[in-house]
Amino acid sequence: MGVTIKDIARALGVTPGTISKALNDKPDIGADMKVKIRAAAIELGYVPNPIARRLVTNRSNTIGVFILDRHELSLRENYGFQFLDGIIKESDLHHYDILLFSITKDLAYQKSYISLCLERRVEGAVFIGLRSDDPYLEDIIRSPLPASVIDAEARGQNVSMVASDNRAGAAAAVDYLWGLGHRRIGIIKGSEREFASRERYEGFRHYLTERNSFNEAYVYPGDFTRESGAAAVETIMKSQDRPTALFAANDLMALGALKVFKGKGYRIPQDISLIGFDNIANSEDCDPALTTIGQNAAEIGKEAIRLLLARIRQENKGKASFIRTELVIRDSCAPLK
Amino acid sequence: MGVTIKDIARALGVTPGTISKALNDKPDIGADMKVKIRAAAIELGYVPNPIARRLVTNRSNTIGVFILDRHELSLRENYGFQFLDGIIKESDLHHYDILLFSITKDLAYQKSYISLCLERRVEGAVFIGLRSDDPYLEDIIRSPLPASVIDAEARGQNVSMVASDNRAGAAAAVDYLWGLGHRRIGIIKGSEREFASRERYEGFRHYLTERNSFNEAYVYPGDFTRESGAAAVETIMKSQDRPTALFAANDLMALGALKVFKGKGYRIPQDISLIGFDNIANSEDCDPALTTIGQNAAEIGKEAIRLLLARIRQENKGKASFIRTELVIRDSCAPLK
DNA sequence: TCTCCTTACGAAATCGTTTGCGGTTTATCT
DNA sequence: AGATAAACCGCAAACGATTTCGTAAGGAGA
Repeated sequence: MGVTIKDIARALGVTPGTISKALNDKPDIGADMKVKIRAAAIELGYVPNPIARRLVTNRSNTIGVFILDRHELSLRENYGFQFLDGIIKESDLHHYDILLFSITKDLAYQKSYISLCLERRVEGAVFIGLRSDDPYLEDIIRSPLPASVIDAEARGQNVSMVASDNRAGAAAAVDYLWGLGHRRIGIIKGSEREFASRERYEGFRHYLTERNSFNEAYVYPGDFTRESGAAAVETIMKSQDRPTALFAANDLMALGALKVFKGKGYRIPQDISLIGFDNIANSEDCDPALTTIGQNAAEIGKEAIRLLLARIRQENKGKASFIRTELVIRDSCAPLK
Repeated sequence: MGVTIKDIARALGVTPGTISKALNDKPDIGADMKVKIRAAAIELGYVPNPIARRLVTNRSNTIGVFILDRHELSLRENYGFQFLDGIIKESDLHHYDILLFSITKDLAYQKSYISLCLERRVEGAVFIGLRSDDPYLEDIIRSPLPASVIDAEARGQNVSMVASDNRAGAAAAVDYLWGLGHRRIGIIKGSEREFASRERYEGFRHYLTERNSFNEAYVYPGDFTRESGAAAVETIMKSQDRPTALFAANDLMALGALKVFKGKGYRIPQDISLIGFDNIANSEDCDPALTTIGQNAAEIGKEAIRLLLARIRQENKGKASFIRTELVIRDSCAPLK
């Protein structure tokens, strides 16, 4: 079971080396011999053994994908699967295999991700869901292994980072509000520890500052959870001189805020406009449907692979790449009356 | 770069074979020699090369996971990622690696999934998103390669199927409605071609038939899309003697239905109770929040791996396993007045 | 003391490919 | 025509582990 290169060699009366070269289209095999060998290969049902090839070439043609879930990140509400989709497709294009790792805190890995990579002999790694306080982050940055980090900050010789253009996205969100006539625009921030959160805030702040409309009083703390979105609304309600529009740094907080607003009899968007960020599934069916900034997750995954492969081929250093976002307009924002 | 078994052998003045046996804890190596070798191994920073091992043992210790997306199935609304999560964790437990394949129709694979498996030398495969009309379904069933199919019907010597207990889940949904006093209960069916759809219908029908309350007039066709859910409502509205409660065979249709109901000024659950199936993310934030049947997707993934590994070890034949569902009560159902 | 068995390790083949080198044959140039 | 250069293919050594078989040393039993 399993016809090898030797079987073909025997059948044709040539040596295994010749078969290998012919099948790999090396220059030092005659054209007619090549066709003969290829014919025999499919005739015999030959399927190459990647294991053997990898052993001798010392290249695994495999990249490791880490899905980190150390912090109970809800799998339902993030982009994991879409990242993965882009990753797979792009890898496939370049004939790389994907080896999947999932690290959860209950698995309590002792080993650094990098040593897992070394064991499996992957040529590079991409990280999804990495947090800035991950104990192995430094490992990744300093390691000689090429890596791509998705949606987190990580800079180094061998590590590239890919994320949405959070600044531009946030600016687009505010700009949409601005275009509707809003001038008193608030923000529910995410945690300072999250890269995406900082960037979104920066995009927001910069846009309004340039227009002399940034008001410190309108920035409300949050941490990307529903609860913090809800809590922000409570403080907003208490204040006088409320903002007329609100940018939540992610959809989850927007959803939390929305619920409280509705519970208090506030109408969205008549009484206040609300815009989110992420375009998670949930934002589609809430009432009113949430206007938000959509990320192109599949594209992020693809770009992560592109940068990684380039690094593997020594064509670049670690880079940062930011992917366009998209304004998706639904029903939670209205023109200022 | 890369210390091998030979390096340890040289350092200790023994042969590579001895090192291998000691590291694998074979019986024919002396105890003291073993500790010496193990010490040297970590001393030198030895990390075994799985490629070489696989070549000689002829076992890849890898299972292939196929994510099929030939039919534009929305990645956002299904359980893909949670399946995957269970799959990875269970595989990890048994020290199997996961090789990921993604088949989309635009990639237009010519090769059968099985030949991809043969090429990569995986020991088994699990399929997510397989449809009954997949051109390679027969291939999978007849192939000697052990396989697990998630959420689809596939029976054979070497293939196991794992899905939610759709019948029991549907029955639980109706039972909940029944317990609220409803007797005129309708269903928006899914497509006859989908296994889950048939099972859910069967569970529904059986429950009501046993109580002499099944009414053919209350079954409305659908195909698991929002649109079909919306369309069903249109016909419901036209009829007299409407059902007082409605079971949508999946959440997407329930969401479609919900929207139309609300658009027509119908109040849920005051005017009609609505229950879905799947507990997708979207069902959480719609208004009213959708009562539904939740699937334990991670558990399905794990079970798929368990059955697969057992089959690989020749411990079972192809089996079918159905995982418990869970009623998640939210706000879209009310007692019959 | 001699034989037999056990224990512990070495020797060597093997897994399926790849690849540099060397040697023939055939075509090309002066 | 002679020499040089391609073109083409065989040879054999790798790659890093595993595993079977063989054998030397040592202990037990008679």
